[in-house]
Amino acid sequence: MSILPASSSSLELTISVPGFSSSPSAPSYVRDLDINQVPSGDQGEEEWITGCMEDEEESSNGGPPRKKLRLTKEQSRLLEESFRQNHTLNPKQKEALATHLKLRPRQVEVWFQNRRARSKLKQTEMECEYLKRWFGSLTEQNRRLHREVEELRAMKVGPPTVISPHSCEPLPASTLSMCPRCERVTTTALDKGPPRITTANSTATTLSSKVGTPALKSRQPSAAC
DNA sequence: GATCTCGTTCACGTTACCTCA
DNA sequence: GTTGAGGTAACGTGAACGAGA
Repeated sequence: MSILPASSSSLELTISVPGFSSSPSAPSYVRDLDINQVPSGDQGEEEWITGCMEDEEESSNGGPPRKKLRLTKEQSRLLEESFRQNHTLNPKQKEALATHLKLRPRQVEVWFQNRRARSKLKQTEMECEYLKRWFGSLTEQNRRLHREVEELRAMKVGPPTVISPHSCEPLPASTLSMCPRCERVTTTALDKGPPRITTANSTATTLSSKVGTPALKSRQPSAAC
């Protein structure tokens, strides 16, 4: 089960930055930007923790504790937008995005790494939830079938022979299933196992619509009715 | 062509900081 | 004011990969 696009890194992400054109040789001044500087804009100043680059540089070798940056809403929005287009960034894209957001490329890289991790975590949680529901559905189905077996045994009828409404031929019992809604034996094939959750190359937003309740319902045996 | 080294990027797990109830 | 939980930026580490010697 693949979560991320197989060759997402090969895709090109175009971010239009007014007055900036990403060249193969990234500008060196990008690395000199203060990660805690207040971004130029009319919002988000309170979301930045005051600090300086020296603190962060020293924190990597046992210096003062690292300061934590809080991304502005606009930065988060643009990062999310980029993430929707591509889950990974090539160096050029990273540089351009970092310049546009007034962040360091390393910060953009870390954000994408964490975002991928969150996406995967959410995906795993949804899969877990779905499998739980699937297990419950199978348990209920199994219970009904056992009940039917008991009822048939109580009726002391012979081996279950059902005439197909289509061919008027006797059907083997192995092809029979029970509709959980109307509790009637149908000729629809039983569930052959947990359905695959096809969520590759999709964000957490789109996942919910794919694995959510409607998709689950569509896989219920009741569709045989 | 095979091997080694180096740099880069990634996933994964963890830590540290911040916010909020 | 204190505290614990949750969110998340940042870090450490090992694996994979490609480029160059």
